[in-house]
Amino acid sequence: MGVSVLNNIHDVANRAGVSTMTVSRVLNNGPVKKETRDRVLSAIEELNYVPNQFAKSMVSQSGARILALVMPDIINPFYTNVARGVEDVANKNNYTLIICNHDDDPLKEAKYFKSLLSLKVDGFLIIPSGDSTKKQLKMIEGQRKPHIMIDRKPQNYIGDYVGGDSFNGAIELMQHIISLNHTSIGFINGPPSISTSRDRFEGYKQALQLNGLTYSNELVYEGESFDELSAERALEAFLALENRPTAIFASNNNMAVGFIRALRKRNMDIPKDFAISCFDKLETGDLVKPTMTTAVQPAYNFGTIATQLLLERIEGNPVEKQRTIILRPELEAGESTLGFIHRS
Amino acid sequence: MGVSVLNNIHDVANRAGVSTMTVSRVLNNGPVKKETRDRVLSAIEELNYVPNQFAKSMVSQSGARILALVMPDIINPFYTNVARGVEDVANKNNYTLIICNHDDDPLKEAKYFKSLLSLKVDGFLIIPSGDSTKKQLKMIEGQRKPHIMIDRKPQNYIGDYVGGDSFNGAIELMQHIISLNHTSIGFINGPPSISTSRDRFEGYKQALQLNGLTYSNELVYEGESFDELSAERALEAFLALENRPTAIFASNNNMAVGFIRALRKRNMDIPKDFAISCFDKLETGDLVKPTMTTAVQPAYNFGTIATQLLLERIEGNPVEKQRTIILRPELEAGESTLGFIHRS
DNA sequence: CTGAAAGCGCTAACAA
DNA sequence: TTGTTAGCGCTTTCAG
Repeated sequence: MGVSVLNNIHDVANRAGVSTMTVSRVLNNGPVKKETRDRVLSAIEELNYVPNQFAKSMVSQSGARILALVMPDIINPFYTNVARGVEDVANKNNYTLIICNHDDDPLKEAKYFKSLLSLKVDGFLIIPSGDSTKKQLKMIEGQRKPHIMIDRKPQNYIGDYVGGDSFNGAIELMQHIISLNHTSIGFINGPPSISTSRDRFEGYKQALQLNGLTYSNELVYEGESFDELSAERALEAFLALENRPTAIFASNNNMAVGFIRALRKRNMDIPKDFAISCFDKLETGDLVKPTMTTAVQPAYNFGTIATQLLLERIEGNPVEKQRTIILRPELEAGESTLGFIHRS
Repeated sequence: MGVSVLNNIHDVANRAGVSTMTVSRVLNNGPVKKETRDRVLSAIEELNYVPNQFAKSMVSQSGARILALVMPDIINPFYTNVARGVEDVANKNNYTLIICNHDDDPLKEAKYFKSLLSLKVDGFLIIPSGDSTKKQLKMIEGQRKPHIMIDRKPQNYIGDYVGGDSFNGAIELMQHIISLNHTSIGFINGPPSISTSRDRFEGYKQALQLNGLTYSNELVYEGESFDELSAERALEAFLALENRPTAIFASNNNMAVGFIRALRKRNMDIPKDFAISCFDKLETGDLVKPTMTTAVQPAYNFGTIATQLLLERIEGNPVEKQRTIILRPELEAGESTLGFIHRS
């Protein structure tokens, strides 16, 4: 049964009594006499031979069909869905996927870029840690490696991008809240170095203006990252105000969850004490009580579309210089903003 | 600035006026005169040179420091947490992680095994699709590739394994339900080709016996997979019974979610119509109403521990023939099983 | 249809 | 401290 350990094309050639070239041809469906091919196939079988993809790609100067997805954190269901979209399209096209979590840490991100470049991946899908990623991208661009940004877009980035319409999504969410007669709306945001933070903030301000509401600095809390802790701090800040906001717009799902958990600790109620809404679905959000008013982004499609665009570049099809795909979020009204407040 | 595209060790050597070996030594912290080293370093910088990891690992017969995680579906938060545990330990040890979703499809799994073998990954972490994975493992074993099973364990599998105590976890969950005076308990299970299904089923039966309750076939629904659809079918089956169960033990989180969603469609209530409990946390489960009674497994630790064990094998430390780590789940009682039923 | 020689980018082993 | 040679596993190119 010859289950030996490391077999190479030579071993197969020897066993089949042919040259390595003939084996190579069998492997790549080249022209080989049926009889010879069968002999080679048997040898492959008997030796448990698996060709070395890298030796192949090295000599043929082709990629090893590996894609890299560098993103904040696979735990967040929003990113998980992006990842699944990427994987599905990658797999369908016979690419393998490497997933890296940078946790919004630019250093970790940079380290990954470097080792992925060393691994000669065929292309990069990136949810960047922030604007500083632009500098790190030079590494990738210097190697002429196809790449695409997802969800977030570093300032002045030029290149392919797939993301959501944070500006208009924020406005819609705000319009919904305002239509319920809230006039004092707190905004819990991520760091301004991330494009989605900036865009949602602009949407927030724009919505206030459109509705003749005055903007107040103390109603905006800027977290150090898109996390639960920031949301808890935001709550503390809001509770310390003379005039608390009656409704909250949280910049993402994590922050909304953090806010709710912080409220619970204080035995406070949604939407009585605070109405709340956010970007991006909670996992099994329909089972959460109260259900959350959300700007739902098509995360899975972010992944599939981005991967398709990336593959077009990798496969060298002539495509425009840069492509930007913006998908609109969908407003899902939930119980977390239910009920009216009557203007006094 | 010489941002040319593909630079190799030769280009660097030429630019620095040294041989490729000197460059190689600089790259690997070998003995090089400081002055020479600096020249090489400059050349590397100027040429934007990134060494080719595969060429290196090919010639030095060492791995490229890549781990493969083959698992059912990254969308399920249980597996997501496993994946995150794996990634963290991999990263800490300078390994890169390839993630593949097999969706409980043995064919997809086999295809992945093959291409990962071709990619010469250093080791495999596997949440197998079922018992049939044992056959496919031969491929991996034939290449003497280190590997470890997580969560599930194919029948008669011999080798490293990290998982939960499904049998005792099921008993604990059942004891909890029975202590609330439920005597008719429905069990929604996954396919028997998966070890966790079998173990939980055994626990279910054992708990009945321990409490003098009779086992009834019609109270057990065996899904084709651990999914929501199966749970909905289970509900239909239970509703058709003359004597419905009053409590449900769902074999995993997906199924519990599916069951709840199916109940909601029918305007039925938890725990009034059915008390329910399951294995594995729901994401943001604390926000779900009613909160779910759960046998919580330390998914993240499954990942970290398995990866540590795998790395020991890869790095060739002498370890025992096989190691099995069983982590006990923790019972978290929730509102989904709240309230007593008085025996009539 | 099949094979021999050369070389992808890199490092082991040796030599100087 | 540095360089030379050979070769990892494979495919390209060219020859038969």
